Amino acid sequence: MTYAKTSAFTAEQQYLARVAKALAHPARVAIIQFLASKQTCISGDIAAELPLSRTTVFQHLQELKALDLIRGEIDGLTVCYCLNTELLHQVHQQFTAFFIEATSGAACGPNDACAC
Amino acid sequence: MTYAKTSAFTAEQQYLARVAKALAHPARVAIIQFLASKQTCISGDIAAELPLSRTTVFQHLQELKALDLIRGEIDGLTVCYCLNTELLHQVHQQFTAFFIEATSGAACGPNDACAC
DNA sequence: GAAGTATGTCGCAAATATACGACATAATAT
DNA sequence: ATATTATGTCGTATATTTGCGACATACTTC
Repeated sequence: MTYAKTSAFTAEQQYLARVAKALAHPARVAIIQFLASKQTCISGDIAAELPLSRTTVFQHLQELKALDLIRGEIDGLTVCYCLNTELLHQVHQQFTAFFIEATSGAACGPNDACAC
Repeated sequence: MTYAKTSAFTAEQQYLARVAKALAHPARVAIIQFLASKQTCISGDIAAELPLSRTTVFQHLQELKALDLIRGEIDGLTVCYCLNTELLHQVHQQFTAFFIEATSGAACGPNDACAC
């Protein structure tokens, strides 16, 4: 058995993993759902909704912003955090393509050596 | 501003985050795609496809198995790793519901105080 | 049973993520 | 100007993830 190691990870695999990582914490999932339910938000309000300190929530917001999944604009004393719905839609399509690829592929069948 | 902190994270938020974490590494994305392209697989072969050691690949496989996204059965000298297509399909639906919630929700519009 | 081959486990090192208090900055209002 | 309120940054402690070498186990074959 030769060790080919021909392929590193593709850009698609890396991007999908990056987005998945952004969703890999319940606080960030909750933040996105919270933003989806509001129009104008400020970081402090979000922290009030979560069992986390304001600093930690801010950190999670930064992670989502780093991927451009959400956007924030300083507006005087408050900041408007909004969802980037266009990007979220694109990401949704990428996830769908991945899951379709994963689920449509033939699993082990009765004709195979194994039977899982 | 009162600190309500009424809601912790829901079970749905936690499960979504857990699955997202499972996909939050390009190696695990690649493993799922690789399994989707084959019927019968052994851990050694998977390691040969990735720029990682066999031990590390095994570790990633264990993480995917912990969530039951993949299954493995010892069959003599080799192990058959297979995708759990039913669960992957369910997970796909959950992700879709999340993304639809996130994208259909109204973003900041021209009538709002902010303009992002 | 000894050799070969393949998967599974352990322990450790390095990197990253998580969480938060304390402090900095900026704008408004009095 | 200064008090208030709100967001942003820093440093740090802890936990988790990632990666791998070395060793253990199990089955086949000779």
